Amino acid sequence: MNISEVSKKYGLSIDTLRYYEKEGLIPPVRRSESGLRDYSEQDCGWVEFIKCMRAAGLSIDTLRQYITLYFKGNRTLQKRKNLLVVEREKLKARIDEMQSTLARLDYKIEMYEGRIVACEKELLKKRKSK
Amino acid sequence: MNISEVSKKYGLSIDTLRYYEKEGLIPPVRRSESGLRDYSEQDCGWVEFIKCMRAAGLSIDTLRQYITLYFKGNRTLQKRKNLLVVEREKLKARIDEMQSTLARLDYKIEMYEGRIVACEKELLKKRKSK
DNA sequence: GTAAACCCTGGAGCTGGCTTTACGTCAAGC
DNA sequence: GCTTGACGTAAAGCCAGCTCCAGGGTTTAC
Repeated sequence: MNISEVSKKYGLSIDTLRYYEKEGLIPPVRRSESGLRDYSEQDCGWVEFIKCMRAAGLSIDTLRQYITLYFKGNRTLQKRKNLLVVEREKLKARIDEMQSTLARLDYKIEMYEGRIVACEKELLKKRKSK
Repeated sequence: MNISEVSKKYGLSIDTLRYYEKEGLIPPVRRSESGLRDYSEQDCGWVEFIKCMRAAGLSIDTLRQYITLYFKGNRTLQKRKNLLVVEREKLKARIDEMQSTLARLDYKIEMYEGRIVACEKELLKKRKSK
């Protein structure tokens, strides 16, 4: 799979894919004899994982740490798990905060509905009284 | 209320408060004769609102639009509501995505637990067989 | 065999959102 | 009356995370 196919498949720009690889978020991708990237299934898996984690707000740096540990093998299992646990907690906190903001927006929108109706009634009254 | 009190109260830096005001996210705050900001209750309300919305991911620009509409009065009620509805949908989508990433992290963490246990057993076995 | 369409790299540039800097004013305590 | 420290402004700087560009090598289609 070449880079533009992967780009389309995951909705990440070609530049971003190269950037992620350069930054070590994705292991170095195999190249064809002429030097073109050829993404394996596994590479795609990493791309998808990174995309998902980035969208959830994990930093480039954190993800780089994770993959670095990953490639050190089994003896980093505990560290990797700890990293994930920490990020999971952060994510949970972000979600909770956003949930309550969502509720707040819902409430505000409801209020607006009420006010808009009231405003329209007011207009109607004025028109009738003419 | 002066700027440093508001800063402490809401956990936004003094610089950020000035920045928000300059960018029009917060209405211009009343000044003392000598030009120092003196935040009213209402100002504080805006600060709190903006802080909350920023944390939920609404852009500076969107919030500026909202407050601009707000100060045009009642005839922008519908527009303001629409803006909030759009942002609400975006927020909901972000939350949903993050929820599923959270679930994914939970799953991964569980897997790690299993693997760590397996790894420890392996070590134990090796030690016994010596 | 040549133009069009990809791909490569390294490095510069951009964007959003603050943060720092440089420099000046003012109020309070000593 | 002088220092100290909080406040003011404008403008430059900074950081994360891309995004674009120049310059050059392939591959593909005609």
